[in-house]
Order: sequence, then structure tokens, then C-alpha cells
Amino acid sequence: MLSKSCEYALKSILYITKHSQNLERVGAKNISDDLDIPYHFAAKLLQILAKADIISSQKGPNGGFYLTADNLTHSLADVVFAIDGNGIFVDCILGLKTCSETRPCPLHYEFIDIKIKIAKVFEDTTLDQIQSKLLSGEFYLNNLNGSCQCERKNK
Amino acid sequence: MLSKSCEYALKSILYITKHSQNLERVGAKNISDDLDIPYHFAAKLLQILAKADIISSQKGPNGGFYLTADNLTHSLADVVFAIDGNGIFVDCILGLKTCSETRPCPLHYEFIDIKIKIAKVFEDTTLDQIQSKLLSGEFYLNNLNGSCQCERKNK
DNA sequence: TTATAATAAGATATAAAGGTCTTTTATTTT
DNA sequence: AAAATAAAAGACCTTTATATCTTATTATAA
Repeated sequence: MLSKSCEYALKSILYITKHSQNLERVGAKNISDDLDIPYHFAAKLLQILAKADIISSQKGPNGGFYLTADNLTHSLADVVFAIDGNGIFVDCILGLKTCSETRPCPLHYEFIDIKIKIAKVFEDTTLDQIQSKLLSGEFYLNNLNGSCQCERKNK
Repeated sequence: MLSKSCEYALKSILYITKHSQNLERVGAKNISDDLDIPYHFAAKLLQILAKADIISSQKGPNGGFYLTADNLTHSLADVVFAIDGNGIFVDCILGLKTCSETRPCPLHYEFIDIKIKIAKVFEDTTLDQIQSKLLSGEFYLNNLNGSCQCERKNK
């Protein structure tokens, strides 16, 4: 559905949203540790998001990533678009480039609805709107450790 | 959304459904040519579908792939399952293994609905039900040739 | 008994994912 | 103000997974 990169990017920005109020900064290390994302992979994705002005960053001691009031107005659709592009919102389910109203694939009409729904979920989820929900603790961003963690690497 | 393998497999079985009535046989060559699928890739996928009893095959001259009355009762969900597994129907959008009702990710409830809808489309599309629709010619399984075919290989 | 077409195993290419190292910039600390 | 340090930015490399190609085998109809 989404690339690993995009899953990581979404989890990361949700993590920042939860852990950074009032321009507090969160380090890439914290993000990668808490969400089980390879450190340099997370760093790269955060760079892309920062360049796209979706998140803000600060170098140096006590630096890290944070969200300005403007950043908080972004939706998760902006993140998906920055990492994976708009494929999930528009591409033909059978991968046909010329699939359209005038030349529909056999699943075209059914998947128009689904793709609109998917787009709606991501577009409707803006960071400022979801922040309080995240803080309430009723949602989780990481897997359980221990028993269920089938293949945990020691590094 | 789906793997390339799965896109190819779905297009192939829809092609067979359209071009094989009364146990007529369709060659892997025809399928691969008409749908722009690498020949041996198509052949491998068709093997998997044949082994899973989703399609039928016949070796030798005038051999090929075809659909029995029993094959025609299958849905596209069976094809997706045989090639990609059930991930698209059940996996967490953020890739969390432990995401569930009791430990939901921030997008869990929104995507439950979407995944059910996706499953429903594939499950509801059975080959016998879609066959007449395919024969009517209102749906397309391949891209247009020529102008739009950005990077056509000569082989 | 020959040509045809599916079956099968395995090799190669390409893309995605993950890792190493260096550079830059900002903040401390002295 | 200068030096030390922390953390992001960036270039590049390795590994793994997916996609594609090569070659050989087996079954069957003519």
C-alpha cells in the first residue's frame, strides 16, 4: 500500500506531533529508537520532510526536529505526497497508465471510490487536529517489545 | 498498492476470462504480448495460478490456459491472495504488526473501513459475473500503443 | 516422432531498504 | 571569543527483495 519509507515518515511525523509541543525539539535518535526505524533511514526521511517545509529542524546541541504553527497545519497527505508521490491516490489498481473514464479497466469505477476515501483520510488528518488525540494515549505508534517481536536485531 | 506480480496476474486472469469461453485455450505468449507482460514473468504467474487451481492449463500443441466452470466461480480476491497474500486486506497502514483494536495506530479505525471496501471489491468480482462485462468491450486491459507508450522496449 | 506449449530451476538486472562515513551548523563551555 | 561538542545534512556504499531473463525439461496433439 505505502512504501516502507512512507510508513516510517508518517510514524515519525506523528511521533514529533505527539512529543513536540511549543517548538520543543525531538532528535532523530529518539524517533528511530522508539519507532524501530533504522537511524540513518529516519534521518534521510526527516531531511526530505524538512526540505519540503513539512517539519522544521535545528542543528547543534539540543537541536532536533519540531513543528511550527505553520507546520501543524499540514496533513498526512502532504507527507505521503512528499515521500511516495500521489500514486496511491490516483494510480490504476492494475497499473494501467492509460486507464481513465474514457478507457476504464474492469476495476476502475470501484477503485475510484476507494482512492477518494484513502485520499480523504490522509487529507483530513492534519497535525494540529490529531495532536490532542495522540497526547491522550489511546493510539500507539510502535510495536510491543518482547514476546511478539519475532526477529529483534541487537544493534 | 499491489505488487507488479499481482497486477500482472489479475490482468492475465481477466484476459483469459475474456478470451476463453467454452474451455478455449489462451497461450502465455498471447497474454504476455497483448498485456505487455514479460513472457517468462507471465508464465511463472500463470503456473502459480494453475497450481492453486484458480486456472487450468494444458500442455502441448494448441495447449494453453483456460477456465473450467469451477475456475469461473473464483473471485479476484483468490488471485490477490495467491500472489500477494492477504496483506492488502489486513495489514496496518503504518506497518505496525501489533496494531489492532486493543492497540490501534492513529489511522486504525479509518483504514478498517477502507480495507473492508477493498476486500469487498475483489471478493465480489467473480470471473463468471464479470465475463459478460469484459466481452462487451467497455473495459480495457492494456495501455494504448504509440504516443502514450513512453518507454517501449524493442523485444 | 516432431513441433508446440506449459513447467521448472536458476541466473541476472534493477530497485528498495538499510548502513557507513564525512561535512556543516549551531550551541555550549571555557 | 575560541574550542569543544551535539545534532542535522549530505554523499556514497552494501544488502536484500523484486522483477526480468536464460536455459532446460516434460507433456501432448497432430
